[in-house]
Amino acid sequence: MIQTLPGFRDFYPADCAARNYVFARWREVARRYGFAEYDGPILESVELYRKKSGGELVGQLFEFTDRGEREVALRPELTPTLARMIAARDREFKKPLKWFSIGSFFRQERQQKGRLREFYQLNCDLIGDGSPAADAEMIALAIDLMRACGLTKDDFFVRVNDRNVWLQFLAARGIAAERAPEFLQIIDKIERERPEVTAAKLAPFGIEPAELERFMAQPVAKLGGALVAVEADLRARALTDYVTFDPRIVRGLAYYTGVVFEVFDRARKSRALAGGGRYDDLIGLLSDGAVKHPTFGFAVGDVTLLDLLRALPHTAARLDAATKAASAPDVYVVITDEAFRPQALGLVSLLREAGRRVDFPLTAQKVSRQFQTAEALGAAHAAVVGNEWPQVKLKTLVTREETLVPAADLPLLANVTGRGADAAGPGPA
RNA sequence: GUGGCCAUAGCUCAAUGGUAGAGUCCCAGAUUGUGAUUCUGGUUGUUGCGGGUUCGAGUCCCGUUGGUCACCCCA
Repeated sequence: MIQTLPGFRDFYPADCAARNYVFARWREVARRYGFAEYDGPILESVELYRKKSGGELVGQLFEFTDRGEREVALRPELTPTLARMIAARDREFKKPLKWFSIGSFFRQERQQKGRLREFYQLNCDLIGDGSPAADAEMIALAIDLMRACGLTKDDFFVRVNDRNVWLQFLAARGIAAERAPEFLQIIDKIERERPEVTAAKLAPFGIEPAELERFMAQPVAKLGGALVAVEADLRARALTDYVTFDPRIVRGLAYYTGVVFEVFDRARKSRALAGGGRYDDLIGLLSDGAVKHPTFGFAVGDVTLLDLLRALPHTAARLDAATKAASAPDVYVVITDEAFRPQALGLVSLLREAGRRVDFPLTAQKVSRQFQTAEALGAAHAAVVGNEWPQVKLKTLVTREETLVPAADLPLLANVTGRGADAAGPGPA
């Protein structure tokens, strides 16, 4: 049997339902924040990704030459596509723009916990506003995305920093701005690296580890940058329980220019659940200077998030319920006597026309088996069609209550649905 | 890209180098108009794939594919 390619997944119905549950929460919250959905092509010219820093990213592309001799690649991220779209039709859109997208992305690297070769991401970008208010709006959005999946402040938290904090730190010590990227790499790795290695890397900068520790231990007011304003904003939204200001968060990439953040699970069992930050120069860079907009963007991945939702009992229960409800019929039509199959089919059609989810046995089956099937499918009701026709026995499977109703009335009964408010899914925690 | 561990029925797992098994699931019946439990019977495998050692390999060796975890990297 041919297996799936490494790092790629089959989505069986239960997996698809779980994925759709997360996507539905993402869409719902993004729209609540006034974001509009967009998308781009999955296949792009390799050139689009070479423009941006290159290096590791280009090395991990799924790339090939198409029949038109074009060098193409499956998209590893969305930002370059977004930048092109903005640059191409910039004047059409009133700023600031709030755009989001949900789609799959591809990176050819060894898979490990929380990281596959094909994965889904929600990308949210706020384009054309460089204020701390925009930073805070995006962080608040990230928090609400997590909360909508049932996660609480005991399950996750957001670590926030402003890269400018470090630029000021370096400037105050007379260190040239050109050396900032190298320095930020050291900070980025500080949690994973042995202290003596970090100390050795800091030596060329003339910075003692103790000095660094003292600096990072300062309160937000002393750290400076946009952090004070961001904190005040989040406080007004009553979100500070979710946020930790932490200078160690700088994000690996070179293009971030201001506030950055990462979302982690409290137990710290997994890699970041989401991450992003301000990149005020990138759209200009990618559009060859044609368009310049201060922008704040972040992404949430499906792999790590679903791992966490499945690992925590209270979110796993929600996910499970949503997964079951996704395909559960409102009514399972039980046919006790094949002589009434035509009537049963008529009833099935009427119920479906009324918008109900309806299933029934395609071939003759024992009644006990039909009820088992109804149960297994998670049906809310069974409608028993037999010699009481033109009446049917409507049974609520959970309570086992039965009532005799005229078949013609069945599609009109508003309560013949097991889903209730499911269409919108569970609300925020 | 580097390294560790793993791969046996649909699923979870057994099997001193010596006849491939159990539980579960599924199917049928006990029960010809009602879901649970119980009981009875039944289906299910090129032991991931390819070589090698051996009288004999699920088991030992080599390779390979996939899974998993860590490193690298993290858009």
